Amino acid sequence: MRPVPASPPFEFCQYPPPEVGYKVTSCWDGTGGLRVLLIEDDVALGEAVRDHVAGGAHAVDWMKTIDTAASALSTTGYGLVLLDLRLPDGSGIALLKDIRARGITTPVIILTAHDQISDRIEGLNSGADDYLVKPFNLGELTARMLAVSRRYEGRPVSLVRIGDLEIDAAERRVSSAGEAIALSGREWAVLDTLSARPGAVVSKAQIEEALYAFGSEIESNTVEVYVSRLRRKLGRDQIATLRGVGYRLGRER
Amino acid sequence: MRPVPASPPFEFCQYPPPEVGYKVTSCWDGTGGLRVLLIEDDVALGEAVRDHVAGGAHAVDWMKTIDTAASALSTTGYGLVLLDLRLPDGSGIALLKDIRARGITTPVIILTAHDQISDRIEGLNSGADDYLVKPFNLGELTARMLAVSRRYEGRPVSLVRIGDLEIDAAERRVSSAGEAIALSGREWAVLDTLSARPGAVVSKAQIEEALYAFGSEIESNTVEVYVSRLRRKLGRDQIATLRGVGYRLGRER
DNA sequence: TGGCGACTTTCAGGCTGCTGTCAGGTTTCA
DNA sequence: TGAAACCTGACAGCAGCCTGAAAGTCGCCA
Repeated sequence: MRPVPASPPFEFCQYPPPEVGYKVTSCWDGTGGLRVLLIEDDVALGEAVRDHVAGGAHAVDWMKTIDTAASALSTTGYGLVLLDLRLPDGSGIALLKDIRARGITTPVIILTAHDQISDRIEGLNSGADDYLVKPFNLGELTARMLAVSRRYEGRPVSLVRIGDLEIDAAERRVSSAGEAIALSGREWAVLDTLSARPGAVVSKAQIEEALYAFGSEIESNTVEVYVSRLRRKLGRDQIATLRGVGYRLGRER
Repeated sequence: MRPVPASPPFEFCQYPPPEVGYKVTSCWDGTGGLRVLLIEDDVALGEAVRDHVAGGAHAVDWMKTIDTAASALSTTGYGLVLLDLRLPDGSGIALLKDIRARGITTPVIILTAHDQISDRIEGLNSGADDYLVKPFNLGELTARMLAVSRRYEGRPVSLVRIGDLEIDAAERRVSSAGEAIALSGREWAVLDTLSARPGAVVSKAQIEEALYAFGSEIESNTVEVYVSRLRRKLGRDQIATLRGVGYRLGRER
């Protein structure tokens, strides 16, 4: 995997999640390629696909079991999934149905030796975007990957990961260690402000500006109160205080 | 407020363009099927495809020349195009490149006898979404049509499962814990809107847009009422309220 | 054509939980 | 050690939401 730059620009997606906050705005690898998850247990085929796809300047994570693939996908950071149907520890179709049912919309192309028409139809109806039968031509695979992913492009994604905290601004979702957390309007506004520039310190004044219309007179310690409420929900040390300066998302190092 | 007629169902698209007051969410034929443009000069194959696709409750316009197809496409009212590459009066690839250059994004599936890998790659790279080589299975064609069109609509799956709730948009069916649930037209419209992008927050305004003619004045809390009724039928916590923001399918924590 | 039932819309009153404020406590730093 | 900065539990007020009821609308059928 390519090294992760230590500073912005943020517009790429990280997997596995980085320690410090990165803003994820799309499922590209930061250099113009797609970030691809390859789920395949056949070593020879997996190597061929990985080398070809990566050679086309895409970033490929290769996983060989349902189990690891499922946990990787739960973090929704991929632009495309290449899925072998027959895996040693379970069915690819079950995995596909499961991730679709969980609302994960990442495009999926099935790569398989199953060549019955009924298999193809089942695969596509289970939520796959395309279906390629082995043996296939690697050039065609790339063309189909691009065909599928250009449909997926342009969807609004804005995901920020900081430690085990995941903030999806587009979907207005927060989770801590995989657990969804419900926030009120003001709580969300504060968190949203803090996550707008991950890693940066945000002053109380900036948060107040985000919370209230310009010119509003706020005389109390509202920001402190909401930070306190957020900490209670997200975990005490997910928001660091910089005395006299402001707040920052993430644990102090 | 001017209601949309209760039947046929709401999730349709009108072609030619509807009168003011009808919601156009996609290029459906008004009865739940896709509006399909078939561009094919082979009479036997064309008839087979038309009959099969139309038999699957889709509306099919069949054109046999580049010329008529191009003018039909310029009005962009189709949900899907099935394109034969070799036509008597020109190249399907040229037509495809032309409509893409004109910004028409309607999904295109190429149906062709050209089975060289290079042909497939050229077709996909020219803007096609899928590529089926003759002879093909008509069931697979339908599955691919649905896969492509649901992606086009930003609706990655027609079947959504959230917890023990199962919503099949294509079949217009809902079940909770395996038990079928009957919904009225408006109830379905609200649920359909909520399930179009599983996991996303849907504002009251968006739901109202789905229910009522454009420009209608909002005078009451109709959306709240239907959410309340849906909850009574589906289960209290199947729809989460995000105060001041909207609603979302699924339980909130 | 009229009656019927299912569906839709509106309304009002009640309820929930969000919000801003404050006070008293804790932490940090000079 | 004192002052400043920050934290947090509690609470009243209220906006936003929920829901039962009733009136209105529509399609169906005899």
